[in-house]
Amino acid sequence: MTAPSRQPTAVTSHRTPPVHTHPGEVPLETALLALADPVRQTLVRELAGAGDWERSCGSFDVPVTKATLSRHFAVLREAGLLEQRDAGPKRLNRLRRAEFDERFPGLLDLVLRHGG
Amino acid sequence: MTAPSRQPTAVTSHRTPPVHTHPGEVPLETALLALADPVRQTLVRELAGAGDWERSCGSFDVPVTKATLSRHFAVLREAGLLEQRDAGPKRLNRLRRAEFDERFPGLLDLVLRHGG
DNA sequence: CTGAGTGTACGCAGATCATCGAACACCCTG
DNA sequence: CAGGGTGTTCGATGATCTGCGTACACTCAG
Repeated sequence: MTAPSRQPTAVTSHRTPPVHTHPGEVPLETALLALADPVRQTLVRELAGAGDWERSCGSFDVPVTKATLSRHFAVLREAGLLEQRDAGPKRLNRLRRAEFDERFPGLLDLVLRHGG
Repeated sequence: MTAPSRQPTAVTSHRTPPVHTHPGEVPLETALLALADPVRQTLVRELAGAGDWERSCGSFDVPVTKATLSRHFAVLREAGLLEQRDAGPKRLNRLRRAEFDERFPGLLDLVLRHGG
């Protein structure tokens, strides 16, 4: 049967579920580097000001193209700061506040306070 | 003999007193970037484990040459983390713990705890 | 003065990072 | 199926950072 013939496209799709890293496994260096970038700081602050799963990736006001934005989200995921979930064509976001805070107490608050 | 004739050498000397930045004027981004580097983390931890003005620049156990080490110290100074004072041929160091802590509460402790 | 010890400045190589445009995959609606 | 909307990946570019060797300035001890 040759089967459903869903030819492997050799290209990772948008629908590949996002790869997450738990804050508990994140090195301090990774966390600091992730939070040092101004664009990512903005993302984190806007995330903190909204409820879980409220904001989609394209809903953030940052002066970069969507390609760059996508990279920033990946960095935040790898730093254990962000959780993402697919909802239709959109990808919804949640700040992993409690989990990250347990791992690096005070760090997230520091970023939220400065420049807020 | 016409004077000692100390010709201006046009090259900044070692003895130029170190340029310091007060923690109160340091942007969060600068602080995070300074503390993200593994070598600088080691320096900060060793500094924290010693008394003020106890350690000279060359007394740190890090796997870099002294030229690179000198650069790292400059970064720490610009981040408001380090104060330096000349004592004879040596340059003594002090971690600006209280001042930095007032500006970024908890950040330094985070670095000292992780990997200590 | 000479020499050893200490630390900085400069210039270069290599690595990493942020950014972009373009191409692509996916979802939903019509 | 066609098309608009959403988000990812790829490749290239420019900037920044770390690292090193070298040269140099300074201090102190002989």
